[in-house]
Amino acid sequence: MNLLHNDIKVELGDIIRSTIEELGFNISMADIYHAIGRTPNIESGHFAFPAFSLAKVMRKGPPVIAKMIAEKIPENDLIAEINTVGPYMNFSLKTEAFGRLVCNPILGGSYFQKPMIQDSPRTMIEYSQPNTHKELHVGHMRNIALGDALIRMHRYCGYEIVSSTFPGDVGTHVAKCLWYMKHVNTEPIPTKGKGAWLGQMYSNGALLLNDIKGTEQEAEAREIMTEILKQLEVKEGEYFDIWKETRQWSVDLMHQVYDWAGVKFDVWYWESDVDADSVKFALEHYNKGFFKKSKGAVGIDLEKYNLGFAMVLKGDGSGLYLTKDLELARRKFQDYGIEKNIYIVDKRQERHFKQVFKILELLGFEQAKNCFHLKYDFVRLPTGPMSSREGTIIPIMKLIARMEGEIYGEYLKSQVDNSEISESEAREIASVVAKGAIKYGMVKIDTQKEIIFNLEEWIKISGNSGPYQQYVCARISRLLEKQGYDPNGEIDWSLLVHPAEIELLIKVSGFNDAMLSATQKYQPNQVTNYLYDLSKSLNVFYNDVNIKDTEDSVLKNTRMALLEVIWKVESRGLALLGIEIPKKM
RNA sequence: GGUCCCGUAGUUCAAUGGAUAGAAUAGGAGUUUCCUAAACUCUAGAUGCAAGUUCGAUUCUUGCCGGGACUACCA
Repeated sequence: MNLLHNDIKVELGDIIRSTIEELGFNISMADIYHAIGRTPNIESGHFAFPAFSLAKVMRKGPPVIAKMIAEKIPENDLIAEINTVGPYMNFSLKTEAFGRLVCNPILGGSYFQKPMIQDSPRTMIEYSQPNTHKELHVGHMRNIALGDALIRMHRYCGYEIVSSTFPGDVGTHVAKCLWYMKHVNTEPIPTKGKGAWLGQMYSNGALLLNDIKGTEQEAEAREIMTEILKQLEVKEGEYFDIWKETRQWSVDLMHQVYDWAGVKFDVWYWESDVDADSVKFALEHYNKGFFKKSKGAVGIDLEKYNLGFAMVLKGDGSGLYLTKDLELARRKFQDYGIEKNIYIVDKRQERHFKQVFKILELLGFEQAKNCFHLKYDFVRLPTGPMSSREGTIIPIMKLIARMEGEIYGEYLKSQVDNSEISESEAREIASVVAKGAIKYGMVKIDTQKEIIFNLEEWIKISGNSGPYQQYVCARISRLLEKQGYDPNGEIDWSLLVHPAEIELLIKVSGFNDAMLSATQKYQPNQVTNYLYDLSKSLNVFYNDVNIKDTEDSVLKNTRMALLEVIWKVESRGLALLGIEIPKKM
């Protein structure tokens, strides 16, 4: 349940509510709170309250009601002016109220601790399900950036979250890779970048298998692959030993990417670990009559839910992805006490998860109704879909290297040449900025829309981008440093009257609203939109208001305090997307 | 065929059912003796089509058109 956390709306709403009460009507505080919105522009006022919803209760036209209420509102500490336009009551607030209700709490830190929800279930968010023996590419990065951001956002809002990952370390892709590596490949194993090399082995193998379709060579390959899978199942033999060794190369690459991205999982589930138990689980329910035999396989007919036939055991008795996900869910619920379960997986798996959730429900798991598949669209290249099978991927580490190199060359090299910063400092900045550009780019687009990944465009980084926000913050830091901002100096918020300043105050007051809404709708792009909007306003302020030449020392200090407020909000917002801020750039 | 997702400026993206549909890029014109020009200002340009619900629809419903995903032994 959501709490009324925005103090401006609470105070304003209370004034409106008690005025309506004096007119003889009763409207709930929550209704009023949620109806308060922004005005179309700053000339009209700061916040707006439309009278539409009151029309039915008060039996008058919205414009009449708006006028009636506006005229009856008494003098108070919050409102400076009411400007009624048709059905809208537009309120302009006293600047010191922004200071009291928003700026001071932000500077003191209490604003970021505000409880926004209550009674939330213990929730697991599962994300990043990469396969070993394949290379991580920019498509995986969308998942990682989304998952990491959503977890940070949920925790900020007060949700209890357990994060988990579910890498695929068994399956035919492993067999293809190992077959190619041992029986076709002649290259020596490299000493560095083994994970990426292994991914190449997989690609080569998949491509070759496609080329030799129907030939004797394919039959031979299939035989070997069957043997590989058999050894993996019984966990012994030459191929099993190779699997153990090569699997680690991929795991090392995963860790390299996760470390770079700064993501941590509370729980690691492995497909190889749930595999055997998932088959046991399926057999158990087959014996109970829950699953039935059909065309040699075992599963359940979900046709009446329009979900087809859900297979849990193949003709040869082995399990499938679906089987593993059932066992995995059981573990989450029963071993971990998870009440709500969010899966961040691309949209291809929509039907798969509908089947999983339906089966869990039919098995009697209460938590099934709290399972949610957050589906997202793919990352596509301008030339078409990305596929490691077809070798048309852009590996994450390659993107990172290109991005860092570009940022260094374009913006930082000259500073190094002029000895303004050291080479190592510049490399560090390039790394932080590249990370910001990549993560921001991945979450700024609506999850339901595909991302067209154009490497050249991404490297350019201008406009609505991570580096834009980082730049704004870095510039604030340097300004405060150069102008000697004193956090303990005198502040008088009422001195802020410039439209650019008011605009910032209004926007900054909506941070928690934006964060809560973005979290509950699983839309991190709402956060990027909010931050971008705030940054644009800040750049307007920066260009219109010169702090260095501000003569009044209290005003100068107050303006710097406002910048400090913006910096805190921007940096918090970026941090919740997993993005850091360089001190300089 | 069935189910689901997406159609907004040339392009890439925004818009709790609400006031004049916002940006960025590309195009045109400007801003630096001044705290970081990775910036700012001005200019031009868009809701696939057709009904319906509503005081009010880019948003909700239905149909059509266009694109994508899924639809039993891969994950």
